[in-house]
Amino acid sequence: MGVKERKAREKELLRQHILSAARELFVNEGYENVSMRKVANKIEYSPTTIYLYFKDKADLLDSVCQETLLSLLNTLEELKKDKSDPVQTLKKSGRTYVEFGLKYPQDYKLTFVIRPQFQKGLGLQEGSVGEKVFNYLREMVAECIQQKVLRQADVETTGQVMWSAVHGITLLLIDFPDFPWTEKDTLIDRVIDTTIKGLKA
Amino acid sequence: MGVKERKAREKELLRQHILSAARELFVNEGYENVSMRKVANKIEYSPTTIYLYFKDKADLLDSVCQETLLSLLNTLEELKKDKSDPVQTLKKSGRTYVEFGLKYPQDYKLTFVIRPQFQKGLGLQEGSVGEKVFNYLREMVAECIQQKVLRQADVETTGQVMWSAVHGITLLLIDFPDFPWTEKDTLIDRVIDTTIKGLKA
DNA sequence: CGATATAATTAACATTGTTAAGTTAAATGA
DNA sequence: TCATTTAACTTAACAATGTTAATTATATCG
Repeated sequence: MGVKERKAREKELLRQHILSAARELFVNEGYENVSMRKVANKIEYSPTTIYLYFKDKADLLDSVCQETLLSLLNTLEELKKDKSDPVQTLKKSGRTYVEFGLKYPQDYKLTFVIRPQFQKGLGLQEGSVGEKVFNYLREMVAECIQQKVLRQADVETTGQVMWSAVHGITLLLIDFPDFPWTEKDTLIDRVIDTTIKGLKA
Repeated sequence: MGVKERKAREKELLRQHILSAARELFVNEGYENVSMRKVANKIEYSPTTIYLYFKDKADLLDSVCQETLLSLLNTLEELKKDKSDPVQTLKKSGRTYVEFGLKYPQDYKLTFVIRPQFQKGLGLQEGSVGEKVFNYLREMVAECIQQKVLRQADVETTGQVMWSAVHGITLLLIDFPDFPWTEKDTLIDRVIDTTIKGLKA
């Protein structure tokens, strides 16, 4: 009697299908330029079908962002394996964070800027993926402080300074693509290096 | 023959009226939740009248943001008068920038986050207020470099690193009010001090 | 087959930004 | 003073949006 299971599997499949279609459109055309009808057209279903799988457009976006954040977390976790040079790992983490934001600019903005505006308090909740990402940063920073390469200061504050730096440069590069930035990669490195240098003992 | 002048004055008056109605609605309800009809209702004109004064909704937003930028610029220009200690002035400028953002969080987000999303291709244009704000930062930084208290590096890059830092902490504090930040004022100072220390010679 | 549950669709609603056409009022020139 | 030009504003309409309610198709089970 695996009919129920098969149906559940099929349902999950379509859910994923919708999700990946939505992601592609959001990333390429921007959230506000993507209509539910566009998503529906892409998967060749009627618009209302989406509502059988997601509460509304915001929920659809939410699910897309969760996925992307999870992928960010996984990417970062990879770096943690290398325990040779904690400062180098912290730097690499910063770069990875920024690059992630630039790779999925829409997702990044929606997750870290737009969503908090409408879901007050739900920004970084207990057990949320977002919290896990910050926990990762905490660990990295703590390691550096413990090895005395960073100033003996509050781990929290140090982590928040770090987050602030990468968040800032990421958003600026996303939002002002026509600003006369100095060479992008150099700038990102400079931001991270400057911050870490400023945090050093 | 002052009739033309009077009419121009009246026209400017209505423009300002629209502008302040739009700002109030944008700030209180969020840009995408404000329709042209809502703005029109507030000033008791027909929706299409707005289009006689502003090209479209994005242009309306743009004008609101121009005003915000001007007010930020004026606040900053005040600090420039004190020429005693350039690094101290740079620090103070950073603080003032962040405080401005926290004092008018919605206006700040509209200007530096929402507007770029809807007004594509606004590289800080020649003579724009936005350009003037960044020019202010340029001057501050250049002075510090010239006096050799900051590293002999590209003024542009240094300024951009500085901007990135204050922008980052401002937005984080606005968007995640429930995050367990360490004491706000301390954190802001730490961000600015860390950045400047990292930029020092 | 017929009944039932589930999946998907069609049609519709209220709003949205925006344009084109129409209307009113004021200023101008004889 | 009176017709005409010009400016300011409104009405009506369009296509597109997110979303809901009602309806039809489809597959499963007794």
